Amino acid sequence: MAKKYERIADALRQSIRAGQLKPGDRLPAETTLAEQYKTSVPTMRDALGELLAEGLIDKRHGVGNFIREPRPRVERSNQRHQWEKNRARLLESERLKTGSTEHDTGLTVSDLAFKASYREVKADEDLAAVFSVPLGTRLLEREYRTFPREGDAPFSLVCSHLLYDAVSSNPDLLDDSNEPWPGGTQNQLLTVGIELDRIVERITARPPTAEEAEELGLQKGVSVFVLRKICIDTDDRVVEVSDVILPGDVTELVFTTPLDRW
Amino acid sequence: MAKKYERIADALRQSIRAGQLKPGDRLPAETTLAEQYKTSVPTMRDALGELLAEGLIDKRHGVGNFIREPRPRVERSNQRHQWEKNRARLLESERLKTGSTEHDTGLTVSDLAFKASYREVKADEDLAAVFSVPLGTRLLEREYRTFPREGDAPFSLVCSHLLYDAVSSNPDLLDDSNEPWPGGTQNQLLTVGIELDRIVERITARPPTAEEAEELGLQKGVSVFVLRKICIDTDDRVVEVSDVILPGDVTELVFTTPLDRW
DNA sequence: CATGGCAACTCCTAAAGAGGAGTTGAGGAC
DNA sequence: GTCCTCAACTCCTCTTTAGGAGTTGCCATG
Repeated sequence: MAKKYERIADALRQSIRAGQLKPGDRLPAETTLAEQYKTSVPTMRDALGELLAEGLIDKRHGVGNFIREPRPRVERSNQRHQWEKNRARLLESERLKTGSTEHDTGLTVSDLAFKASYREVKADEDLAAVFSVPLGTRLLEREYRTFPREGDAPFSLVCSHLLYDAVSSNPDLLDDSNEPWPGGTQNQLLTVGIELDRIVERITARPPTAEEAEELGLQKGVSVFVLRKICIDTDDRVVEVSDVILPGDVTELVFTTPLDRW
Repeated sequence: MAKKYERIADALRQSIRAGQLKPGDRLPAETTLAEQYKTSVPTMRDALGELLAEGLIDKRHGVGNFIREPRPRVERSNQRHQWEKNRARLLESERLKTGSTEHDTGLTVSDLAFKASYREVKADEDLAAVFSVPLGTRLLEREYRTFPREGDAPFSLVCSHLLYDAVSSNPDLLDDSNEPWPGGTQNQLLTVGIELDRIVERITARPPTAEEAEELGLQKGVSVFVLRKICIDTDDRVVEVSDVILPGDVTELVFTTPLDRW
């Protein structure tokens, strides 16, 4: 026999799909729902927990449970990388004409807001291995978030590392007051003589840490994408390693692989 | 104050990392653990639930809780697509020499086992839109799983759709007794005059359905990757749409984007 | 010796309830 | 009119308890 909380979750799902419960509606209180479904409150909460993990409802402490607006997924495409590279090759004046507010994380949204902080750190075992440099090598660490709108929860947490000595020749790059980098990361790397050849992205999924869940405003049971973006230049050196955390419930990653070249 | 079950989960995590609990070890019974950590059984179970979702422990009903072997992640790379295409262009005799047992899902494991079933279906709204064909168009549906070893739980559930009329000229392709397709999907598509130009993959994450969790042998709280692979031929037509379910706890997706071409 | 059954152990689902913490809105004080 | 307090309502964490279900191994029976 199916478990009781699963049957209740199914019933609720069906009510949502059938349109009896509309986005924005508040559900009855959990105690009331428990009575309606002839069950206990903890079991009712188990059922709601399923819908929560699926992103069908929002739970708001002290307020109630709400049918969630079917939030459109945010696309993150690797086509952006190519686009970014072409843009980086244009003159500054030409770039201004295109007037895009997008940047190099590949998210297709406008009006991105940033909060950045820069640090000089030493390569730990993990990073030293990826960069193929000795343990303790100086790195520039840039930490930032992207927001759909000012005041909203961020939809990405980014921690990027660059070889310190490779970028320090342009002092602008060491200053976190002018984030995002004008013209994008690729353009700024060009100013220190680095041209990218390819980008390798490794993607895994896991539950968020408590801090990540807090910062991204994630509901319980929702997992995150962990994306490690490795930028390799035309000399086959790793020049940037970015670790990106993306909320799993609203993110769609899109990769296009061309087959007739390389 | 941090929640009690989170503090207990942290303590256990630390014991695992410090090596006091080794892979394969059985934890004390939940009732015993609850006493040790001076808490109730449900709270103890909440703590274990965190470790479960993170893939640090295995719960086995009626047996106990075990520290999990750090299972290596299975890589799925888009480089495979290119490799597959080159291979498809070789003569049959040449291909036999390479002797690889890999196939076109891009998984880097040997000795893949299949269970396949073929069906003729009609395009629903979703598929009709992706293929850009009228609703109800005939499609060949191929459903299969890939296994690391015979007897193990599968690590992918695949449901592939092809335009029926495009492949029916080669009757071998309509027969599910010779899965996997010799030489890979791309090679078989060549036999009906289809050459691929590019592959678009759209990736999302969500909790598994009850059936998916069952089939993939997933522990509670682990999410799955949902990968839709869209193959587009040199005439810009969508010729194959595959929906792939991958376990989130052991899968790593790798995408390489070259920047100097296209 | 081989086999079947049973007991002991495990985790799993479910219930009822107490106290805490966040939110909201009504109503009183100023 | 404005502000503050407080009560009522919400969900959250944790406890205690009960019975069900899966697994294993001992042991009696044949």
